[in-house]
Amino acid sequence: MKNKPEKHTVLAWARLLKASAGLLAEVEKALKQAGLPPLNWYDVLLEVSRAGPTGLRQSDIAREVLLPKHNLSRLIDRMENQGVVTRSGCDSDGRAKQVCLTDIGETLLRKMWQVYGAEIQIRLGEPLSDAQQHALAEIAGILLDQESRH
Amino acid sequence: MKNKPEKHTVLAWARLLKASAGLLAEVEKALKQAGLPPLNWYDVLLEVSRAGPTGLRQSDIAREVLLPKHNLSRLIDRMENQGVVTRSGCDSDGRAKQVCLTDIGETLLRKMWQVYGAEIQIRLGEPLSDAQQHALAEIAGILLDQESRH
DNA sequence: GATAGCTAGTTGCATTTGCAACTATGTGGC
DNA sequence: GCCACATAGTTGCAAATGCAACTAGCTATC
Repeated sequence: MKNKPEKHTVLAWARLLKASAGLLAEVEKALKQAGLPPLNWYDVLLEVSRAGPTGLRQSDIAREVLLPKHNLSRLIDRMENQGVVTRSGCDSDGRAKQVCLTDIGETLLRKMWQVYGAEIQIRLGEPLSDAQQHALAEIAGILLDQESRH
Repeated sequence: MKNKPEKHTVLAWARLLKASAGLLAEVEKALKQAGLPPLNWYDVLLEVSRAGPTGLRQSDIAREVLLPKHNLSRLIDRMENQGVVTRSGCDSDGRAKQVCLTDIGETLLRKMWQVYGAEIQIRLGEPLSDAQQHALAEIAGILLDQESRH
């Protein structure tokens, strides 16, 4: 168990972070140009949409989208203000809030996907072969497992 | 040329972004716990260090670290306040500022690397095989090329 | 069934980021 | 030389983020 990384490890790291930061920036730009809200709105909308009509609790969303709870709380504030989600008390747990998707939210989700999906295709689908995409998914999956292993 | 991504493309994308966001968060946490400044300080310090005693211009740094210029301007403000870099007018171009590393900055660079490098090893070096690290570097390299192709 | 501790969410305040307008210097066409 | 235009960097203001303290509801132990 070494505590200093090899050169090729550092190279992979540097490229990974820089590439994903760049991708992120480009997608944010595309969304903004289309007059749409930032990417973390999409992440939240998607989670809430997947949860179906019962919705899900803020803490669940926070865990999924890797946002600290206080931060998510205010993000949901903004989203609720725009009418894309509703926030209501949870029966089984008095502390929790259920977040549900509205029709407006569903529409927004689809609109964002039109832009977002196209970007994914351009930025990842086009430049990488299928084999490379699978390899990337596998490697990133390992890293995610590692992270969730705390 | 499709404009909708395949399922495996979306999977790779989602995992890539989530994994790198997680890695980033963990490294930031480790730096903070060690009482060190955030990661973008390291990126800047490294760039400036690589440039040698002549230093380099803010716009060059901005391009390298993917930070908008106004943002970098204020980051350099903070770093200059802490005495880790100096900012001086550039002879050949009256608009530009040369940014140079101080001794304090060099020390900080090394201290940050102690923590940062160890994190890279733990988060990327340990969980991935050498082959996977090479594959990751190659794939991320393609994405970077694509981005720089504007 | 009281109390200590944990979890869900919110809020105030400081820091950082994003955006647009601005200054000042450099560049190219005429 | 003078003009329009591009580039380097800064600044004011609004929005978002991070941090710590807080409220309120759950859980477990005695």
